[in-house]
Amino acid sequence: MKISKKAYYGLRAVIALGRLSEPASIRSIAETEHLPEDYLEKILQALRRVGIVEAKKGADGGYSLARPAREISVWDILKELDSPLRSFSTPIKGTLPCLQPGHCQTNEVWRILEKEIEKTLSSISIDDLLPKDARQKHAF
Amino acid sequence: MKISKKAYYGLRAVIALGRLSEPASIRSIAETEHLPEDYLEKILQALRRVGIVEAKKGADGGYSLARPAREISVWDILKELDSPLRSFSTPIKGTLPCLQPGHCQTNEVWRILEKEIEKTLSSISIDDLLPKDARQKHAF
DNA sequence: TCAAATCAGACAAAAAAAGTCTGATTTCTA
DNA sequence: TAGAAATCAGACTTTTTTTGTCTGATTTGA
Repeated sequence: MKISKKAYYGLRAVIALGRLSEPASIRSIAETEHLPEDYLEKILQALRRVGIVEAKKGADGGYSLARPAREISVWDILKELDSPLRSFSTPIKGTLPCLQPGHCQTNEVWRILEKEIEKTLSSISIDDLLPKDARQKHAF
Repeated sequence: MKISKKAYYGLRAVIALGRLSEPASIRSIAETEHLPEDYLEKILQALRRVGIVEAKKGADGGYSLARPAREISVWDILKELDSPLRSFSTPIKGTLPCLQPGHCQTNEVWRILEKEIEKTLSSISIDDLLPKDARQKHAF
């Protein structure tokens, strides 16, 4: 139930973009954050496809946040970059579920857990994670 | 951030034991739950080491719960069988943490998430997952 | 004494995650 | 308008983790 490096890198990169007002190139982000450049590229592309960041091509281009940091949650990023909670085999379609004893009970546990994770991570925005004065609501 | 089959199998097995009053052999559990026998053996051994189940050796032996189902939580099982939430590299001991920008903020997010997961899963006991009449507090 | 069970740990196979490489396309600037 | 700097796209490889298997030892009840 661990969090992948992919999601960790992605979150770090988005936080980095949140600190800037100009587009930043993959290379510059990779260097300041010490992340593998080629891998970071794929991560940013994935985040672009879901509208979290936007890219400007060509010389002097780069990535920037597609919307204000306050409107991007940690959940938005993790649900895109991390594998979904449910990974085990679900009952075959068309058959009655829960024939295997315990299957549906565990499913229900995962469902509850998933909801809770979504709720928790949705309540934290990228803006909350940016450096600022200590009187802020969420100060990390 | 998915849950491993190991944890899924383990939870299913413990629920199965919760339904019984007599020790059950690995083989019988594997058969009724349709789980791989050799793998299940290792899982039950791990749960035995942390005192969730107990084993009786020899002919007519088998596994049973080491304490009442009400006193075993889903968290007890998952924290043993699943990988821990934090898997990325932490700052090198002896150096100042948070030199890499964004590192400590993400760490804080994981910490909050971990607490929430623990809280959620600790609130569900194996007894809650056993089949019983619908007026029970937790009825799955 | 034998059969049925757990115990222990090495090993193998499969799947997933992490990372790399190559070449195409776009766009700014000199 | 050519070249440099950037993203885009996707195949590929390597590494790590997970899942599963095998073999042999030990314990215990009938």
